[in-house]
Amino acid sequence: MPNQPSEKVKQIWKTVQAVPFGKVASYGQIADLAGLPGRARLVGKSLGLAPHSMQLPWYRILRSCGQLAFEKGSAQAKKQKRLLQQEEVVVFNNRVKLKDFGWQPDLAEMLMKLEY
DNA sequence: GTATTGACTTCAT
DNA sequence: AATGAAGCCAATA
Repeated sequence: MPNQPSEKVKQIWKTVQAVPFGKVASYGQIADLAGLPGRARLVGKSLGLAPHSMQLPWYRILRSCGQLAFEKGSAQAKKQKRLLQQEEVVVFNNRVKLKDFGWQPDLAEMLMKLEY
């Protein structure tokens, strides 16, 4: 059998799915919420591993300053921009205003994550 | 065992 | 604003 995703990776996926429509979060933020402080890079890696079949909203995850993780003009960046704007998120010059669209997890979503 | 890599973050120029 | 170094840590080689 090929490699299975680790528990950490699965926890990251679960956390990413908790990001609501029309909001964005940073890699570091996802790592923290997933109970993995300091694993921002692992978050990026995990998103790359995620199969399309699970419809993971990977495009809602940005760098800490609100910039897209991909180089401006790249095919991936364009696709991410399109997907975000599809959710009423404004992307300008490869960036999103975190002040307007940054996700602030509230109690209800924290509980949902702890649920399982 | 060490070395390198990466969809990162922070601090210093 | 832009760029680079250092810190970071799991996965790979």
